Amino acid sequence: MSDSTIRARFAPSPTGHLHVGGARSALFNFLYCRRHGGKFVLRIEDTDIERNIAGAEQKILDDLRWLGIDWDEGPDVGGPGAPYMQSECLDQYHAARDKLLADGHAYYAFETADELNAMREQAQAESGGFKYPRPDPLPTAADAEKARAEGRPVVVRFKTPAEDVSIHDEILGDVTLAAGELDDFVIVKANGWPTYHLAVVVDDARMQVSHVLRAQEHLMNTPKHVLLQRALGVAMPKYAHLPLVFNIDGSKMSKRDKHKAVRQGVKDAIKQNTLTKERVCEITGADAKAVERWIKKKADTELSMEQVVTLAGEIGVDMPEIDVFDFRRSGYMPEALVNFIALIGWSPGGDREKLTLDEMIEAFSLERIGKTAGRFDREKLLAMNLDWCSELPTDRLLVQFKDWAALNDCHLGKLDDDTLSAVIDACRGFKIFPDIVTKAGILFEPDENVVYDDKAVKKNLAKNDGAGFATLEKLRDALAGVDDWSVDHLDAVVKDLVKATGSKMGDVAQPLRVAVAGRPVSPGIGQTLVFLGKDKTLYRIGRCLELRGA
RNA sequence: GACGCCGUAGCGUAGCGGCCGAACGUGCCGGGCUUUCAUCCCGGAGAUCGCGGAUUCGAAUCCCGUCGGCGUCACCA
Repeated sequence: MSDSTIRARFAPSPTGHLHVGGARSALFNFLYCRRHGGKFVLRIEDTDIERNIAGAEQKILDDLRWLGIDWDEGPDVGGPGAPYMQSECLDQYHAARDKLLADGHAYYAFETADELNAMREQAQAESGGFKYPRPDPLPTAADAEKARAEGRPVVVRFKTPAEDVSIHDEILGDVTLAAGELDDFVIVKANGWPTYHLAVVVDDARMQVSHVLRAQEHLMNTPKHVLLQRALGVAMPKYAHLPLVFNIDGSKMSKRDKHKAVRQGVKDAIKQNTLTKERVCEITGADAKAVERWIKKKADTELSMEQVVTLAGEIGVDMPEIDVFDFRRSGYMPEALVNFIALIGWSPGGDREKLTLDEMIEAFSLERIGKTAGRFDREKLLAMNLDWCSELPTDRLLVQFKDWAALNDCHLGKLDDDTLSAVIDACRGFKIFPDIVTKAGILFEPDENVVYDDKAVKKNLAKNDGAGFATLEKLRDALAGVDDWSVDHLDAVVKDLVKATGSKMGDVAQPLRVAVAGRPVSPGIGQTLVFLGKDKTLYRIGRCLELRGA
């Protein structure tokens, strides 16, 4: 059941980390190839030299690998379709351009951006849609030369034929774009670089891409690509446009959501006088004008993503996870994230939901991809992550927890593997990794970091004339004599005291828990004490007992 | 505005002409287990399958219309 002629690709632009939407596109291409024994190709679309971000390519590769997605050909592994970086293919795009020009399928144009905008506005006011008016006669190479000499921008436009374009989409069915809907779009920019359309067609042909699975936002680009393929005389791959992915409120899931969240946080903080605009400038290193514009207007570009991230950290605002890396840093398991992402727009059928990557490969088919736009439900993801975390073996969790701890500078990451494994197991039932820190983190911090929660002290220790404190004293005496500092034995010690005093487990365990953790939450009491060790346990109890007078 | 896509409980999906008086998961509400939190277990509410019409003995499922949502209309990809 393998078809070696199947070749699909994922072609991200190096503008930052991998967006979850992009991750899903990558995943579907990957699944399709693996299912049918095809080749999965990774290509970096870096033709927009202005927007390329240094290091982004590596980030995307890392994000994909973290998810468990690998590829047969790509910029890092090479392959017969090389190069896999569009920036290394300039001569091929130029060859395509020259062929198109020579065959009368393309022509030069010289308008400036301002002129084009003016034409658009006018068209908007008069009739509605703007279509680039094809000049007659078409400019010649000599005209282009002259324009260049005059300092005008020279682009190459495709001479879109006046014919209906029908494509058969593997998901959507037949989609037809009527003749005249498309205008003569730019295929080579003034700086000599190809636009996305030309580059995609040239590269897909060279790499012999047989299937293009991409998000539906590209649907209207496809006729352009098909026309270009015909003009160039290259094969047309099969297309499958994936349903879009939205936020739970129906808005588009974009990096702007991060700006939005932080902007709101900044506004609130300023209103509450806990932050000033000057301080924002300090934190971000941006000038006052930029900050002002960023806050007031929707000019996200005034601040870079790095600046926004620092700002969020500084003022304590949570940003929504948008990129795969955001989820990694937030403490999700890759197994859960890929599983969740796969189910947006695809289903294995029946009531099956939880699948490993291998099971997804086994079950994957284009027919089972839906047409309905999906929503990214974070609560469902959370539940799914919990599910995966409760079933995955500890050693697997350990690897990812250490990764997460390193990214977050978490002190638990410094524990030895055995201890950390025990901590993870003691906290089973957690949704995401930070929950582990919430529950057990304090046990591995310096004793001085223990802050006693007023409510907990009142409820578990001070109430009833300090009944809890009294119990605590007995506990201290009992524990001081314990030699076998093990979970079982310590649990027994606590239970014995419960029996001896005729009280309930909560009357004994809770005061102890609050004494050593400062809060009424920790792993099982025996386990909690083992993590702490005898000395620290007794020390913390003593320290807590000092609260009695206060 | 033009063109295109979509429309099943809050959300994600299953079902794709009779098994549907619509299923599963999540979320919500209630109960139980438990030394805490979380987990776990049990129960419940929640959908006239966007709306209208047509075809049919029979429609969530096929057809037409309508409304709504979204996407694309860049020298970004």
